[in-house]
Amino acid sequence: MTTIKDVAKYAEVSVATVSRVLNKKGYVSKDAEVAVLKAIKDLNYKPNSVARSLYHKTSKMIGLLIPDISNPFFPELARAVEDVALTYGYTVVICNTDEDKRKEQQYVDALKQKYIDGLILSTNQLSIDDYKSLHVPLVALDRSISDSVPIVTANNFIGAQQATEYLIDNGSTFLAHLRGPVGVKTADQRYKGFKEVVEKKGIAHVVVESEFNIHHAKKTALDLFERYPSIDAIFASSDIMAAGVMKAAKQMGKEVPTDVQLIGFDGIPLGEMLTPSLSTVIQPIYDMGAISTRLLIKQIEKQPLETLHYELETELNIRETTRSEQYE
Amino acid sequence: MTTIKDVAKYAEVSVATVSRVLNKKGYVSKDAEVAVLKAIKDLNYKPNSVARSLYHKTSKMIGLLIPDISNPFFPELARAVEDVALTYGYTVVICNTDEDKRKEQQYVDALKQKYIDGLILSTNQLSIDDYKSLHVPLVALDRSISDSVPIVTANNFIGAQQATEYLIDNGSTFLAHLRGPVGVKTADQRYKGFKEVVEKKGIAHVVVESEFNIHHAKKTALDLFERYPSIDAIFASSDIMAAGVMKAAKQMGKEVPTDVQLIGFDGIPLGEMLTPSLSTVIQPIYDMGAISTRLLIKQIEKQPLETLHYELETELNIRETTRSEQYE
DNA sequence: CTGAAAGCGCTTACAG
DNA sequence: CTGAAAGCGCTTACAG
Repeated sequence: MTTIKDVAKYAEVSVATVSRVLNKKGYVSKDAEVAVLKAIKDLNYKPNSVARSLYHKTSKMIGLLIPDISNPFFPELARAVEDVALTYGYTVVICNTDEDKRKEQQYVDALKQKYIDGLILSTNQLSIDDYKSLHVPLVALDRSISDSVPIVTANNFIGAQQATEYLIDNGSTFLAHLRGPVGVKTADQRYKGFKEVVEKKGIAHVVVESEFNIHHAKKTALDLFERYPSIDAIFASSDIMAAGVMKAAKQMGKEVPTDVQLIGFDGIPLGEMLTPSLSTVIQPIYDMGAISTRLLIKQIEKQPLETLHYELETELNIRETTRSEQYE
Repeated sequence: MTTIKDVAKYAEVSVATVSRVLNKKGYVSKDAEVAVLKAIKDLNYKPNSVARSLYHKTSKMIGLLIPDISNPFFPELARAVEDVALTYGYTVVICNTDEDKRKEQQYVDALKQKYIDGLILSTNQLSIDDYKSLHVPLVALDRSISDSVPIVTANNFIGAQQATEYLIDNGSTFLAHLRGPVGVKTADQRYKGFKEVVEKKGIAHVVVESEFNIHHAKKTALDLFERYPSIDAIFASSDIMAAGVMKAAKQMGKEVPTDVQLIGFDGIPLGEMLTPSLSTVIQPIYDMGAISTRLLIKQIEKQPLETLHYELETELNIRETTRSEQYE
């Protein structure tokens, strides 16, 4: 590889001068600049980032800690992070933590040793102090870490309200909510949104808890249909759960949306692939990733943040698992 | 951050000695070793990887070049790469190239400057020389780059044969194949497998080309059903295409699998989420990623490779979009 | 067995 | 405006 020394020799100047034109810093005569630029071009010189890192104690790399990239919520998020990072000249290191404390610590240590410039956290098994020990900017994505860490989420509460209202406005009178695990913030918010609407409107309802996977959701829905055959609408806390509900409905001989209306949550590509395609509350996943990354880079570059909590709006996307009596 | 100097001072030895115990290299007296180990522990010292990188011209990082992580084929692959990398102490930098030459070049340059140790290529817009200019080991994943680069693929040809045979053995007499774009190696192989079986058995068939996305597949299938209403089985070149076929079938009032049997290809999680769940040819995606990574690390660590072409077996996974007359 | 020194490729005060 | 020198944190011949 050609180094700054080679360039200096070729341009007949010192390495300091080469460095100056490289960084557009300090005085350089026109002649010297031209010679250096020519040398850089002729030798196809690219400055070595590792050497730069060592001096500056930065790396132009950011870390993305997520539970598992193969969970369909995360690819689009990761994609957004990577896109924005690339725009600003950053590279992203991806870390699947499986919500495992030990793995997370291992990553945090490794990243620290590499002078990572910042961290996006979609997982939080460690304490805030562990993250802070990195002494780099942080952003929490769809998780709350601490009041001092900027956070980006969707408005789960309002999204759930919209879905619930839609089901009721379309004539359903006995709603069920498949909620996610208690204690998971997003699941709690969606539950609250559902609850508030059915209670305010005095609509019969039942809430059951499920894990965020298709098998458990199917089982839970099967049980639900068994116990309450007259349920005529289900609001599921995720699209994957909704896919499970569809399987259960089919098995019980219930037609969606004729017998039971169904709305999911997330807006992952899966929804569109299902038949009938899934009505759902879309979270702006890409935007959430993109905004998080911009927030992180702003901090890295010492720019002021306007606010510490970005709450993005969801959008109710009506596809084929709901009836559309409103428009008939 | 505490450095090797701090450790040396604390242990009352030179930095050279600390380095020796760190790397278990060269002679160190028992006394010195004990003192250093204690210092490391007391100070919670972690050697700085950037400084090491600069000296060794390696980084303990590998690059993963893929078209787009939000394409559902890649998350599991990326997950496997990351898992294996972590085991061997490597970190992975993820690069979405969108099959765009310029972006790929941008990444290759950035990775070179970071002393990346190796590259896994699931995309190949550049010429082999561009990749070789990195002077690091390479592995091609599901793409062929050059004869000199080890390659990992699934046996698309045999997988396609198995699917086709199954459809015929289950009583279908007029098969259609939704093939992927001509020129895409995997699509070509699947097509060849299909073709060989139908021709050998003298079965009526029709082949149409589609893109690897649901909308185009649906449109193509709709058109196909229109032109050939008696088609009673479809082999789709990907699971996503198969999801499109299911939508088309529904729209045309055809029941799957009663009227039309359907088999996809890939084995992505989507298949299981569909109702009825999709029969498909499973590629061992995780294994492909894991093996690629091991191959890469073997090369990085200068170990000999047994073979340059790993072709993994596919597995026919019969779920609900096929009939099972064989067992009746 | 151990330490002083040079070097990895860069950057930036400092002196001129 | 420019170059020599020190330093980022480590590793490894070299001399002792």
